[in-house]
Amino acid sequence: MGKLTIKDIAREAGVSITTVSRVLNKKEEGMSQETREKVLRVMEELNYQPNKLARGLVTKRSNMLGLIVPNISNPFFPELCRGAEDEANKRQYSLIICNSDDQTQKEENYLRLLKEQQVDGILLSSKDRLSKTSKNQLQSGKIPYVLFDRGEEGNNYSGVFLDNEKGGYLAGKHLTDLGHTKIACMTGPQDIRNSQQRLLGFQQALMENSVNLLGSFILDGDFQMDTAYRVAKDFLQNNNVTAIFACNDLMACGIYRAAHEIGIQIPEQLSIIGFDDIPLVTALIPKLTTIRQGTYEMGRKAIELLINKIENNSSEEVVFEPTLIVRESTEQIRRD
Amino acid sequence: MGKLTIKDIAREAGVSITTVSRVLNKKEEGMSQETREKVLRVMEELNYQPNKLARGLVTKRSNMLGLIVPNISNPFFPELCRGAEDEANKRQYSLIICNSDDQTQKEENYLRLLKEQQVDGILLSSKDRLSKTSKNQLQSGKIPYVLFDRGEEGNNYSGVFLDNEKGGYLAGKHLTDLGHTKIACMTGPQDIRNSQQRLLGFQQALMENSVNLLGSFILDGDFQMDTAYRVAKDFLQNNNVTAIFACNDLMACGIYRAAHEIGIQIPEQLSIIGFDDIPLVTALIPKLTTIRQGTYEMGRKAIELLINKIENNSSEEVVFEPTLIVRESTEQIRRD
DNA sequence: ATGAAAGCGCTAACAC
DNA sequence: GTGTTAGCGCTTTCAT
Repeated sequence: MGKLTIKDIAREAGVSITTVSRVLNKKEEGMSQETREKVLRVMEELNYQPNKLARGLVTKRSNMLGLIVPNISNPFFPELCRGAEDEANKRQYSLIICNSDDQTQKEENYLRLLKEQQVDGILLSSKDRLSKTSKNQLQSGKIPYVLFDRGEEGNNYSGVFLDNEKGGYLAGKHLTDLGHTKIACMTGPQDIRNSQQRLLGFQQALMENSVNLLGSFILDGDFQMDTAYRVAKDFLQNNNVTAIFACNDLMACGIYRAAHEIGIQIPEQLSIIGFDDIPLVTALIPKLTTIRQGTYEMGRKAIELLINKIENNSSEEVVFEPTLIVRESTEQIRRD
Repeated sequence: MGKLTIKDIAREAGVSITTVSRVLNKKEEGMSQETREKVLRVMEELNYQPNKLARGLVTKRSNMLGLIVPNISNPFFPELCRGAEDEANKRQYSLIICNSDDQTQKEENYLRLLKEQQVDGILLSSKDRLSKTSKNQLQSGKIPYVLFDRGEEGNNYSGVFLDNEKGGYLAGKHLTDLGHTKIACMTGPQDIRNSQQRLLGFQQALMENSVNLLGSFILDGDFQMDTAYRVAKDFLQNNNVTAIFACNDLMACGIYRAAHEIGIQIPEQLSIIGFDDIPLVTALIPKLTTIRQGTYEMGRKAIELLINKIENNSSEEVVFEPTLIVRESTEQIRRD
C-alpha cells in the first residue's frame, strides 16, 4: 500500500491514465458522466493524492511561491505572512516562508534554494536594498517576483509599498493638531528609505503648522526596542519635549520604558505616537496611538500581484495609504 | 537562455549526463579529477541550478519539510518557526510553514497539501487534539511526522514537549517563596492539556507550602489577552489577592491592564507571573516575571527528531524543562 | 572512468 | 469519448 499513482487508479477504474489525468485536471469537456464518476469514486476509495512534483515537472509549474521576510520575530511580519498565505492558498498555491534574518547572505541562499525548488514566483521583503547577487539571481532566472515595501529602479517590476511619507505626515499633523510644539522624532536606521520618508512627511506636517523640529530633536534609532530605550532615556533626561514620534512601534515601547523610569507620565507629560500598529501595542499601558499599515492586506495584495505576474506577466505597483489610529498615548497639550 | 538542464551541462562539458549527475551528487569515487573539474567549471559559468522537482521524482525525496503552526500571530510561534527553519536549512531541507489558524479544517487541508507536495516529513503543532481525519492522513500515508507540544497515545511517534507541570510548579513555588498566600490562577481553555498541567503543577507547589488555592480563585481564561482583561477586571474588583499566575504571557498582559484600570500597583500590591516568555513581555512595565520555554531550541530539536525519523526511522520523545525568569512583576509580600 | 537506457508520476499532443 | 505515446529533468542500474 505504498503511494498510489495515476496508474493504479486507471487500472482500478478500468480506464487509461489519460482519462484519469483528465478528471484530475477537470478537463472533462468530452467525457461521459459515467466514466468521470467511476474514476472519482476510485480515487475517493483509495484516497489517492496526486504527486505534484511529477505534475510540476511536466507543466513547469510547481504551484509554490516563496516568501522571504527579513525577520519573522518582528511582530510586523507574521501579519504579512498570514495575508500572503491566505491569498496564496485561495489561489491554490503553497507558500514557502523563509526568514533571511536581515542577512544578505541568507537572502541570497534562499533565492537560490527557492529557484531550485522551482517556485513559480517570489515575494521579497527586506529592509535593505537588493544586493547585486540577489538582483542577478532574480533577473537571470527570469523568475517572477514582487517587492514588498522597498523600491527598485528599473522598469517592469511589481511591488507593494506603503506611503511612508503620508504616514509621517499623519503623525506630525496629529501632534500639531493637539497643540504640541516641542516635539522629537526617533528614526530608524539611517540608510533605510522607509524611515527617511517617515521623517520627511513628519517634518512636512510640522512645517505646515509652523512648528520647528530641531536637528537635535531627531534621534537616531534602529527600529529596535533596546536602542530606543537607551537613546530616549538619555534624551528625555536632558531635554524638554511634550511629544515624540517613534518611526516604529517597537521603538515606542522602548520610549515608554525610558519615560517610566524617569518618572514622566504618558500621555499627561509626554505624548507618544508610533508606526506600524503591530498587535502588541494594545498591551501597552496606555495603549499606543500609532500609524497603521494594513499589513495583512498588503500581504494579500502582494501575492495577488505576484500571481498576476506569473499568470499574465502583468506588472503593477500599488501603494497603500496608512491611517492614524488614535488610542491613549497622545493627548491635547496642557498649558500649565 | 531558458532554464538550463543537466543535458546542457553535459553537452557543453562534452560528457554524458550520467557524469554530470555524478558530480551533482558528489558520487565521484571513480572519476578523473579532470572531468570533474570541467563539469564543475561549466556549471559555474552557466550558473546552472538543478531542478529539485525532477530529482525528487526519482529519489522520492523532496527535501522539503512541512511545519503546521496553529497561529503565527501568537508571538510564541515565530520563535518556533525560526528554530525549525534554522535546523532544517542546516540539514539541507526547506520548510513550508503553514498556519492552521486553530481550525481543524485548515489543518486537514494543509496535511493533504503537504503530502501532495511530497514533503518528506511534517512537524505538527496545534493546541487541540489531533482530529480523526488528521490522524488518518498522517498515518495512512506513512509520512514521518513529529508532534510539537501535544501528546498522543500510541506507540512509535516522535514528539517534543515541555514539562508543563514543572513549569506550573516553578510558578507556584516562586510565589509561595515570596510569601504570597492569597493567590489566583488564570487558566487557558479547559480542554487544553498544557493548561491543565500548568495548573496541576501550580497547585502542587502551593500545597507543598500549605497554601490553599480556592476554587473560586481559579479563573477561566482562553489564552487571549482580551478575555483575560475582562475576567481579571471583574475578579480583582471583588476579591483580594496578592498574586496571580497567568497560564500564558498574553493573558498576563490583559491582567496588567485590568490591574492598572482598577488602580492596583504591580508588583507592590499584586505580583504577576506569566508563562512562555514571549519576546514582548520585556516591553511591559514592569517587566514580566515568567516561566520560559526554550521555544527556539524546541523548534530545532523537533526538526532534528523529524529528520532522524525520516533518515533512520527512529522515534524519540523529548521533554524540555521550563525555567523561571524573575523580572520585575513579582516581589516579596508586604505585610502592612 | 564513463555512458546508454530505463523509468519516476504526470500532462499533452495526436490518434482512433 | 477514450487511449497511445512521447517526453519533463533527473537518478540509477548495467554495460563497456
